[in-house]
Amino acid sequence: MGRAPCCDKVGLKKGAWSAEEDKILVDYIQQHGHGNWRVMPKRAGLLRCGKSCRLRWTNYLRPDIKRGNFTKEEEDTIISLHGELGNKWSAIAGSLPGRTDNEIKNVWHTHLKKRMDPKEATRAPKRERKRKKKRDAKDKLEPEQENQKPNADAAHHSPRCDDSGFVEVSLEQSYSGFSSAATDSSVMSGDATVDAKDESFTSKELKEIDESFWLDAFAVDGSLQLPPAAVADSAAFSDDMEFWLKVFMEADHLEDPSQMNPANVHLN
DNA sequence: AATCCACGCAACCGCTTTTCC
DNA sequence: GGGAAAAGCGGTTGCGTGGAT
Repeated sequence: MGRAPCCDKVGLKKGAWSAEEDKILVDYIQQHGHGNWRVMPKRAGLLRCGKSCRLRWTNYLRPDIKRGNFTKEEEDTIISLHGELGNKWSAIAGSLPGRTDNEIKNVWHTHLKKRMDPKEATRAPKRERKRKKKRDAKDKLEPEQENQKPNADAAHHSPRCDDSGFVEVSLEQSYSGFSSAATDSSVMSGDATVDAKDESFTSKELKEIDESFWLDAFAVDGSLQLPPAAVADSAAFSDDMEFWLKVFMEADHLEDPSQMNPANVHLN
């Protein structure tokens, strides 16, 4: 059946999301829910297609996303389920709370597939060479167009949070309770260490933001008390999202998810 | 120090499925 | 029941990063 294009291609932005766009998207969904994805970006004031917004939300901004390396157990689960289900990434993701189908798919293609079939390890470089050849050919073909390409640094603007950018939040808390814990870490970083309007920060800076964010957030209110271990070794605990989950679970305000801003957390 | 190469991951594309009217 | 729109899914690509040369 015929179908309309997913969005008006004209004038819509593509590529990496800026911190400001993330903030707009998260703020809007917090307040209104996403509702109709196609209409949502217009209402939110985003120059993105609904599909892109949905993907950004489900794969990156959702509060219940668990970030960081996959555990051995998770990898085993993926391998086992892949054996049963094949490339049904969303089905596999359903058995791994906090993991997205996209993430699982990436992990499979980059790690697990090679582990399962060593031949893949030798096949991959060939594929890479093919891709590079293609790129080179394209470069030669359109050198002048290359000069007009948007700044390659644009990709830096996607606030990759790596292992520490988001606190893991339970599914029960859902996005309705996602007022600021996760958003603040990268999306709303303007409040802490980075002006969201300033898109010129580098990846290195972003990483530093990730690592220092929670400390900064806690530092906002002098009355806050950090656990001794946290004070002793900020680098260590910034990598440990379980730690932060525990912090939140123990927080006085947990009953009211809207209070999940770390700056509002008062530890016992 | 410069360049090359492979890796990892976010995002896009196009197709399929589901939902709505 | 049929068509259109919306949502979901899986494959693929683009690009930054870091290690190797």
